[in-house]
Amino acid sequence: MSKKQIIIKAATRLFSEKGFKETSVAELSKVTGAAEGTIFHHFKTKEDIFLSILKNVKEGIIEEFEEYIHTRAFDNGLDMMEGVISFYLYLAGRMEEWFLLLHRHYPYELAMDNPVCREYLEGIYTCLVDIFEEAISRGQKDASIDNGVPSRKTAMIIFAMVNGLVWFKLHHLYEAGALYNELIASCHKILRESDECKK
Amino acid sequence: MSKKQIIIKAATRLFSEKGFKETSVAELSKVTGAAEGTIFHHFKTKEDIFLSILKNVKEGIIEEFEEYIHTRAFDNGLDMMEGVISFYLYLAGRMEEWFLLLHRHYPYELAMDNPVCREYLEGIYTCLVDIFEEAISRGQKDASIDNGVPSRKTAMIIFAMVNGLVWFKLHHLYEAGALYNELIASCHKILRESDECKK
DNA sequence: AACCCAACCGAGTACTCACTCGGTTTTTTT
DNA sequence: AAAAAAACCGAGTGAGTACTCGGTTGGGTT
Repeated sequence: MSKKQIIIKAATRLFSEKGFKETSVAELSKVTGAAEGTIFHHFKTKEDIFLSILKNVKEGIIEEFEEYIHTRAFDNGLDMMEGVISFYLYLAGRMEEWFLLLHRHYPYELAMDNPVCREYLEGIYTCLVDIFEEAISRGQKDASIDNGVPSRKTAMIIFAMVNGLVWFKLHHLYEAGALYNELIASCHKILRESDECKK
Repeated sequence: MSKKQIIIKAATRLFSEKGFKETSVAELSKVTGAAEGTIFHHFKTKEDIFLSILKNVKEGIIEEFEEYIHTRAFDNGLDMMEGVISFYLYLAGRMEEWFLLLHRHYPYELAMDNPVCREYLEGIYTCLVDIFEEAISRGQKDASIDNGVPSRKTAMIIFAMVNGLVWFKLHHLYEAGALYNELIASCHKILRESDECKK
């Protein structure tokens, strides 16, 4: 592994665990064994390190989801929604660093006056909500999901719900896993036909 | 207003808008007109300022909710749930500073080795989830909410959903207000009888 | 009028910060 | 093997950082 990759890897861990501002270049130098001069040889500024990491996070999340969706065969749209929610929770556990980074304030503050950062963040969230919406649309075609629900807005609501649970987990308030069954049940209720009994 | 209160007020704004670490005592001194010596006369450390603010936030949120609940007369438990959700969104807009503070990482990191901070945070979330749960319990007694849903866990799910939407709003990703109708509709679906048609 | 004490001041302190620069080592190219 | 380029080093810099300390002010009590 090249020194640049070592720096990226260590910075990913430190930025997500301690925060961007709370991590000094001196510490980064210490844990990587790279001199400060070396760090600034590979990256123009400390902010530049962060943007490299965010790029990795964006590409990593999108890649993971695309692989998951194209590998798994879903019975129908509702099944896909359940799978996608499960995978989001699973990924938030396996790649905790990525999600810790995304649940900090720094990226969103940087995004306010850095178009590259904003593009990465929007890329991540647009992709995720798109996937949730696609599951709903598929479900509406194959009749596993109520045609009455607005697909985009409902996708956002469900994403907010899942993401909110991940937030609780990352902040050590509740264990998201303990609510998994209720989460899936709630999701089913939101998406099912409201008047299916009339048939 | 005493100088101490001026400091608290300015620090609340700065800590929520810029962050704790990103706000220097020098800046706080500048915007309040108080000398740095004065700030450290009233507060032992910078962290001490933050704890004073968090105390205010906790007491403020709990007070606001208690007043709302005891003032409004709800038709039934489901109506109460709708009211509480609306009030949470309303308060997150009116007292944006409080919620920005609570949606940063700093409080939760401080809570890891500061029992006072942890107590404040737990106090806030316990109180809020308690209120959500109480609405569900009331609804299950007056038959406006399905008896089959587990009250505590469902309260957490709905709270995660609402809080997740507030998070999106605070991070300038989506406007929570635009999803208000879908939020209430989804909540109704989660709480209503799942087999009402069989009656 | 003498005293008191909390409120207030701001220059000073020891330290950390991101970043630079001149030079050395290692790798690649010719 | 010589030359060019890239990777790497670490002491140094100047601008912050939280916090201290010796001293001044001003309203209230005796």
